[in-house]
Amino acid sequence: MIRVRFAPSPTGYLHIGGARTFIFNWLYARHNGGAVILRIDDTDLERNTQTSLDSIYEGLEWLELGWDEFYRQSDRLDLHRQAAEAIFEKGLAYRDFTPASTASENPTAGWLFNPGMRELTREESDRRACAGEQFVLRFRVPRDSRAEIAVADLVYGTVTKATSDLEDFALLRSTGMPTYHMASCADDADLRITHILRGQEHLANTFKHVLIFEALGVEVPRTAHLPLLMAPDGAKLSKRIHGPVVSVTTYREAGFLPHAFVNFLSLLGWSPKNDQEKMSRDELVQLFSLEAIHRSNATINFTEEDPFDPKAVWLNAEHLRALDIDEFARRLMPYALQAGFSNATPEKLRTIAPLIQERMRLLRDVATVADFFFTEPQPYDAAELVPQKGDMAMAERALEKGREVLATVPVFDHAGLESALRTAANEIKLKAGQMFQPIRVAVCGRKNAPPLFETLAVLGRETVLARVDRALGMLS
RNA sequence: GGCGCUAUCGUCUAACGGUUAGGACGGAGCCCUCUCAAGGCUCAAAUACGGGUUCGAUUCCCGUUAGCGCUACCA
Repeated sequence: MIRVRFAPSPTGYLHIGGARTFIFNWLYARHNGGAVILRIDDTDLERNTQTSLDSIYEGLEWLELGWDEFYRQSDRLDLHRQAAEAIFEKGLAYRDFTPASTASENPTAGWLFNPGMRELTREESDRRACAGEQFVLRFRVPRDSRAEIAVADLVYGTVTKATSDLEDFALLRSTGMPTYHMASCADDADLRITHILRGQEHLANTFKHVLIFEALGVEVPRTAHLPLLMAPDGAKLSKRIHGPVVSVTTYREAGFLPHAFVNFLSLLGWSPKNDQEKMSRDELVQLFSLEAIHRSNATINFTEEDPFDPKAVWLNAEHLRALDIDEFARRLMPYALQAGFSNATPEKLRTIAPLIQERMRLLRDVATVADFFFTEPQPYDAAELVPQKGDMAMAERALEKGREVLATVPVFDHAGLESALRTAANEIKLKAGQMFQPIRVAVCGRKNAPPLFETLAVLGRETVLARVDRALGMLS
């Protein structure tokens, strides 16, 4: 049984790199019928925040992928300490009584261990510990018995590290709290994690982890490190320097469909190798494989003005169009309300939905694409009413004739409106487009709008006539 | 600095050692059309550099360069 875990630290909101790691884990588990474990790695008391935890939940839930088990490391500290203790008892770790160095004085290139501490006898070590002296527990890297540590990564292949380049890393801090390495490995072992999919920044840590797992006497989980997501400025994606543009909630608020977002992220560092771009969740699960994951970082395209990668937006538009119309209308609702269309109802959205579905890229576009269905048209210049190759007089003629037809057409629907309006255009010797444009602007407040007859039908005779009258008023 | 990883159009990516180096986004243009979209077609756009190995290298090897990561009692 394959068991994977996603283990974020609650030290900032969930960003797209974290989301992608989660997605890859989820995809791998689902592809193989395995389990997804969400584990909050919150052993860094100083940096943890509740808002961050909330943001991670919120972001993950929005993805609509789900997980099977949930843990918090802070609930499992005893386990971590016991594991560290066991390693110490085996003589594979030692107490280091050297006072913590101040962060600034850390230019110790090539530092491997603090002098004198590795060789402390057990008696001496116990004596000082009993006397209440503070210490950090360090792993005793086996530099004499072993030349190198090898990791057979599922993505990067076999990578090795000389033990002479590996420092005696900490297991327990002087506060007694486990370090990330200790907590992570103890939990992975206890939760019987079989595969670790995580960012490539951890590749170098894996050597330490292998040592810990071996010391614990458990099977070492297989690792698959994921190439990193980079910002356009070349830096690793960071919440701190790139801000909310990399936050998952930013995507949600803009109106990305969760599965479109998942689709986009899945294509960063992985590809199905068959030129397929738009994929449903099931297709992704079906196609996903570790072998197809790349080793080079992927740059995500965004700017401060436009936080979204154009491909993500395009993919979202594709998924939006593919949505069942009722589903589409339903997804629209919160964004319509957010746009201030307080008169938006599910029924009304359902009638508008077909008119705007292929004209939207993000759900929030409903605000700019469908405004005139809910409110009076945006103020526009009378000149806008002038049709192609026409003048004010033509606009007026078209509107007057149009008003007459709109007031009298027996059936106010697509078919009835189209034939009546086309006939009318003929009668006053206007091209169809010249007839339609002034009406469109009068009704929508702009030239760019959904097809005219459907729009009129949805708006209804009364509203349409009122708006045409207002336009007429502007011309006289 | 040390150690590790990586390198194909602007971006995401494809290519048993043999292809006119393919696709997608974005860009430009054309078509369709009541506007806008959507759709269709076309164009521009890449193998970082230098050495090998080979009949033949985007692909394998070495070096250079560049980028990234790790080098904490952060994760």
